[in-house]
Amino acid sequence: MSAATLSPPPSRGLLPLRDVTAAEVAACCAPLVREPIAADDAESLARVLKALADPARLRLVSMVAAHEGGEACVCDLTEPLGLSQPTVSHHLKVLVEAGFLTRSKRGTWAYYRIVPGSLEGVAGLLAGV
Amino acid sequence: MSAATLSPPPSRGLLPLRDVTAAEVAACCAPLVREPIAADDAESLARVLKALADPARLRLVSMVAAHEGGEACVCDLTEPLGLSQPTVSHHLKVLVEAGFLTRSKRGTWAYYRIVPGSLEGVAGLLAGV
DNA sequence: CTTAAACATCGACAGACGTCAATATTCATG
DNA sequence: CATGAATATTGACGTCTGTCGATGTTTAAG
Repeated sequence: MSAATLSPPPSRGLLPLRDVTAAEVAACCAPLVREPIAADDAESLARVLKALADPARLRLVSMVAAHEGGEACVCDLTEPLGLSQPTVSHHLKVLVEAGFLTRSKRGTWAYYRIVPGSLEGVAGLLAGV
Repeated sequence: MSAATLSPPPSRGLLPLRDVTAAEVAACCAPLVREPIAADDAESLARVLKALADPARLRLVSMVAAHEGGEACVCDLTEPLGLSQPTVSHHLKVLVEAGFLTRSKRGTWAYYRIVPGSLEGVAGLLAGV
């Protein structure tokens, strides 16, 4: 593909072609209760919150964070969660794309870790810093 | 139905027949990242987060909180939100049932207010107190 | 009692979401 | 290269969700 015709300078890191991550959304706007949040910011924050607003994904975040070494592979999570392997992989992907987890592959295993500060960032937005 | 065979003492105010509110869920469990969250707690927290994880509802919470006097009626919210009156009423109901807003009717108007501490409570759960 | 205003509820519909089985991909090992 | 293991992707299915128009409910004012 041509590098010249594609890739216009993405506006500024906010609202690029990719979805906004948990870290980015945390440094975007005034606290929720001070002034009405902008429609665009509401959309971004909602997308990030949606990634967390699922029982399976909350448990995954918690299990990864609480796992020894601060990381866990899919094989560690499937059985205690009680969901199929494809479903667990799907949820992990959602959490990675939202910016809450990172994925690093070593051998055949994929290890997931919490992105430091991602939960705190979203929490700070809700609580009004 | 027999009262003896059915209705064992409901565990303790958590997971009653009604859904758990934002205030209740904040005093339920250890921080998300210390130990794996229980399945029931994950379900409750997800329900509360789901109520916030929508652009229109985030804007409603923000608009109500930022409105003069800390309260707003449906008529204040419909036009700036750009959604129909039934849709706004629906979203407000979701937020009330989740424990983020209260509703008080005066005359023909219904005034909505933020439940103090509700946002902070959920935020505290995410950030690990 | 009628009317009008503010809000809630209902019914319907399109789109998003969570889940799984089946299959594809990637990688270490023999 | 062939095999097996760990994970990702695909396709399908039922359910949930956001939205609206139409209608119901409640209250204040003539």
